[in-house]
Amino acid sequence: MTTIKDIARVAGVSVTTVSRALNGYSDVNEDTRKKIAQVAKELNYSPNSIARSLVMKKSKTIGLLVSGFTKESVKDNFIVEVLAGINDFVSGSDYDLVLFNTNSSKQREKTYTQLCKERRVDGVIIQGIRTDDPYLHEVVESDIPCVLIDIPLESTNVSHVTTDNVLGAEKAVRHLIDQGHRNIGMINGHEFAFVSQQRLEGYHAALHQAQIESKPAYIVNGAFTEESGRAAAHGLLSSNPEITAIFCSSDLMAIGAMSAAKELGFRIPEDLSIVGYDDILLASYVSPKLTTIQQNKFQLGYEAAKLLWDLLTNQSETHRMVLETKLIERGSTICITE
Amino acid sequence: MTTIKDIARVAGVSVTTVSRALNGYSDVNEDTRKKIAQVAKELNYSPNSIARSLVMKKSKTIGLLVSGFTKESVKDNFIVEVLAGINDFVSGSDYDLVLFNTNSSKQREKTYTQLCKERRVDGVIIQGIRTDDPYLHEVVESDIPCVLIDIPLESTNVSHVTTDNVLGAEKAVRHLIDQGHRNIGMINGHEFAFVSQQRLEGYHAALHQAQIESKPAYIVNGAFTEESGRAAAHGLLSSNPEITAIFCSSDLMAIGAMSAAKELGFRIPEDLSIVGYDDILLASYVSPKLTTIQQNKFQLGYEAAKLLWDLLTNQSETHRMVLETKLIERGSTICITE
DNA sequence: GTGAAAGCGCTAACAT
DNA sequence: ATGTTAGCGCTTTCAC
Repeated sequence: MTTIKDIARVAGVSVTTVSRALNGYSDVNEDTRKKIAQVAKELNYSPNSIARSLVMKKSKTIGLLVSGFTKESVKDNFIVEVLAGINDFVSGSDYDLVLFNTNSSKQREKTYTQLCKERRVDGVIIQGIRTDDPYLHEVVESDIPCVLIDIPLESTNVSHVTTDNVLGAEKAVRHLIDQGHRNIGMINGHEFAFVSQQRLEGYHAALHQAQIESKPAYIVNGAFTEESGRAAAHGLLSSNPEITAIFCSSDLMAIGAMSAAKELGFRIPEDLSIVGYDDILLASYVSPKLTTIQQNKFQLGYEAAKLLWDLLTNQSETHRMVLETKLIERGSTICITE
Repeated sequence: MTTIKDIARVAGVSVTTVSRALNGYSDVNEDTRKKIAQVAKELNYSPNSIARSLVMKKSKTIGLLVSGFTKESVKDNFIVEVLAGINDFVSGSDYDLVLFNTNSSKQREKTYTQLCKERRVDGVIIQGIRTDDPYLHEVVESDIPCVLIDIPLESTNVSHVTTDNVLGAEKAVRHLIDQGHRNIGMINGHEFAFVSQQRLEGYHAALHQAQIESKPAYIVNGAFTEESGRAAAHGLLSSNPEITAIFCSSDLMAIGAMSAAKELGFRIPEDLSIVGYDDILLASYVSPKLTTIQQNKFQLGYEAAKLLWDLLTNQSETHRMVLETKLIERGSTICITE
């Protein structure tokens, strides 16, 4: 493996000059620069970024803490899209991404912070961490520049990006109300996600605006998964047969709810309207196609990377980015005013 | 940021001893070890993996060269699943994954090898690279330990993992033959994928075994995408109305073919049977559900990581892993023997 | 059992 | 415009 020392020897200059020439400094004679470039090429030189990182105290890497790179969570292409967005921005920069292993029992051995510190990542993007994760605050309180996705925290070196979940849920429920529904159930995600609180708030807000009283019995919690949606819908519909519409906090739960409803003899959308959240790929492939609140997952990732970049280059004018959502009307909802 | 030097000073020992103590060497007095551990904790010490990498000449990182982390390719959850498999194995090791940016124009600036060398990754896993990629051979010929997914190359430090594509395609086509089909078309992937050649071979083999003559006109190339499948099916069915079944080299193309067929007035499976390849998530959500050849994508990734691990730890008994496929019979194929 | 010293490959004052 | 020197934080001979 050639080093700048080798180049220096062959080119008959000092390592300093080689370093400067290779890094494009201006104070190098054009001839020596050429000579050095040529020798570097001949010796098939490749800079050692590790050595550079050590002395510069910058690794030019961004850590990625995504929970859910597991066998089970493939249905939910949320993560991939976010990742694609992150990657898209990062590939235009001189940073590389390093994936940390957050799943499995290893989590107990080393905290995220330890992982980040040891690897000396310059910054970190965190996605899918539960609010009750013991290590969440550790990262936030460390001085590692950090961007959170869907967790509304901010400080000097912590930014976050999220969508307007309150308004999103409001749109969904208002849509149902507009279609004549009055008995509207909600299948929310688990309580350890900030988005759950916000979407619940939106649900209440929409009902309130339409002067519909919200009934606690109409609200039940799932865990964002298809199976939990199925179970939740089963309970909800069995106990409250007067319900004509359900708003679900995730498409996966909505899909689960759809199959539960079908099992119970409901026709969708004739007997029961369902609105999901996310607009995952499957939403437009199930039958009937799912009406849902679309969030731009790719952009979520892209903006997260951008916010981190701002943090890393000290251009942090803003520490927060809230994206808009959009109601996508498909076949799972129907107007019942006759 | 505390260093072992700080610890040494506070604990009243030399850096050597600190290093040895922290790394669990046996020749350290139990008392000094305790003392050092305690000081390290008090000072909130975190080892600098970069410094260690520099001196050890090992970065403990694995490079990931996946093409297709783009906005478009989200439909195809192939990559995620493979990634999940890789991650699953790697999280049990002391390596971290670094994602390289292979998309975009940046590809021209720096070759994969340069990327790998600069970052000093200990090994690399390559997925989704086209056979005509100018840099493919560069990596293989470099001395970086490397595992290829679905590209059958091997050498001292190159392994590969793939599925039995010939047999897989054979199973698919044999299934159609068993159901009474004789005029069987094939929509293959583009020619720059090894799997395309192999699946074509399997197609021919199955026909040959059943003594059915293969007609060049029945074979058309797509590009693995839904849209290309749609276009290919359009052409195939328009020119050869006698075709009663199509084998597609990817589920995405099969899904495209399904919608093209429907547009042309074919009922599936009554008028046309279709078999896909991959068993992606969507396969069981489209209607009718797609009969397909399942490959275990998670395992593909897992085994790739494992093979690389073998390479890195010199336990490379074998440099090749071929996984089996499985025919999943769903609703897009039907028996036409009456 | 512990320490002194060298060095991994690079950058960055500080001369000259 | 170029070289000398020091040092980033760590591991590892080699002495003692």
